[in-house]
Amino acid sequence: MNQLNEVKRISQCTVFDFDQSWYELLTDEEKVLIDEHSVSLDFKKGETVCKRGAFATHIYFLEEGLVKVYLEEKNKNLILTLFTKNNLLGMSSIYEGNNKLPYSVSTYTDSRVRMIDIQVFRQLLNQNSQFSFRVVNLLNEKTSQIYGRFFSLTQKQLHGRMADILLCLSNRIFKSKSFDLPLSRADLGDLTGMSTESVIRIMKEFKDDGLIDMQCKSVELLDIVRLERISEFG
Amino acid sequence: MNQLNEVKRISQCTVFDFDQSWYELLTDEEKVLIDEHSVSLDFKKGETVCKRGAFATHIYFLEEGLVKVYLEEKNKNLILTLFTKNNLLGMSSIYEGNNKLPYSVSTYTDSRVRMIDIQVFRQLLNQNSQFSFRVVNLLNEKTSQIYGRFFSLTQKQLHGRMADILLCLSNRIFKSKSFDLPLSRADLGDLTGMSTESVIRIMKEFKDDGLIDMQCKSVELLDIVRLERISEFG
DNA sequence: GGAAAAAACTGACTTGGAACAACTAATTTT
DNA sequence: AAAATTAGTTGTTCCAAGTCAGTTTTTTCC
Repeated sequence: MNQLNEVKRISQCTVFDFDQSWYELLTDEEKVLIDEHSVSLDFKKGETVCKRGAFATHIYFLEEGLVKVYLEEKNKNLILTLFTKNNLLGMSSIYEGNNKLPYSVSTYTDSRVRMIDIQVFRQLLNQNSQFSFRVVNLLNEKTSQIYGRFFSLTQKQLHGRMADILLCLSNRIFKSKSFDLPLSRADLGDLTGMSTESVIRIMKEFKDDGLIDMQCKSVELLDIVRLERISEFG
Repeated sequence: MNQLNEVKRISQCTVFDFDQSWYELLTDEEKVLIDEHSVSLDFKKGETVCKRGAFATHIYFLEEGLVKVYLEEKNKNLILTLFTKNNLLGMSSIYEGNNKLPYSVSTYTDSRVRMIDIQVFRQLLNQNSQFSFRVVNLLNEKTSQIYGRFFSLTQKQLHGRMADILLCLSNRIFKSKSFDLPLSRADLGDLTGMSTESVIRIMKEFKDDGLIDMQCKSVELLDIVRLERISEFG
């Protein structure tokens, strides 16, 4: 039971923060190849790294910063995942038959992104099986997370979802019970699939109930146990 | 615009039906290895192939039939995807650090499943990069689909979701405008994230509006164009 | 073939949460 | 430092969709 709970806890998180290195699995020549076919770009807070539907020409490696991966359509927004530094983005376009980006990416904080030529990346996947295996692992880990999040957003009500996201931010991104949110209430809404107003109301309730402390951008989780219970039953 | 629409249409589908062969990329010795370390089992309609939380000991290759991949918790059920024949299941457990199944699988129709030893599969991924690359493609394709479905279930209302699922079943599984549903209304509910009663009500509305014809298990899509419009604006 | 069980359906009722409007606080901009 | 824009907040209204409680139809299986 406890073990199953752990499976759940991990997979319900929004953030992809799986610190498995792939670079070190490359041979020296392969590393040179990557270096020669990539550039590192700086993005300011709030900038768009890439847009859904565009041709996929690069794999993105987030060297520094925090970004959101999202779908937008009309006025609807859905944040699929957050990525922290040392993660690969844009992998979904690796397959030749699917050469358009299936999502958009933009930054929450100033970020540095290394853009790697997709052909080179493909070549390496094809020739280096250890590397390729590692990438399979990364993708699988991500997929598991998406499943849990899928469950959270479709089966839980607002309170459960808000508890999920707070626990996730605390455990995965900031690795601390108190942190300064780089996201707006509207972003939290996109992340939890609720309206901005609901985000505000529920956070206020949590504050009134002594579950969290909060003033504007700074948040502190006070009662993790109760938050987890809300996440479970919510 | 048309191209973006195509990206959307494909990715919103529930079913994973990506007919890319992986077996033929193996060497003769590798094929023998798979054959020696796998067994093919028959499952009756409605049987459980594997349960979430169990130790992952095999990769499943669906040789024949139709199965659902789902999460269950308390009375909440969420169908993640449907799989038709010639697809690999259980890939998410390939990574050694994640040795528990993140979802359950059960059959809709009589099915035949080849169970492949997971260690052997891992070994092949590690030694055969072409094979491994193909598997990366399969996973990516699946992930894209999940994203679209995620959007559908979290951002659309009931009518849009129902239209999505009907179009998907028609295009992907049965490849025909009319088909006999092997799933119950409750399953359709799990698939679309709505209550059984809502499934019934909306299908009746669709029938009254001349969008579909339906009597119990048999369904025929009459007005694809209008269904697509509902899917888009729903 | 008939009883029992399961699935499909219907209507009445309740409610969670979005939408709207109006207002305040905090940033940018100039 | 004033003006303008954006983000955060609150109260109110309303509808989509779930729940419940019941009936009918279909399937299962002695």
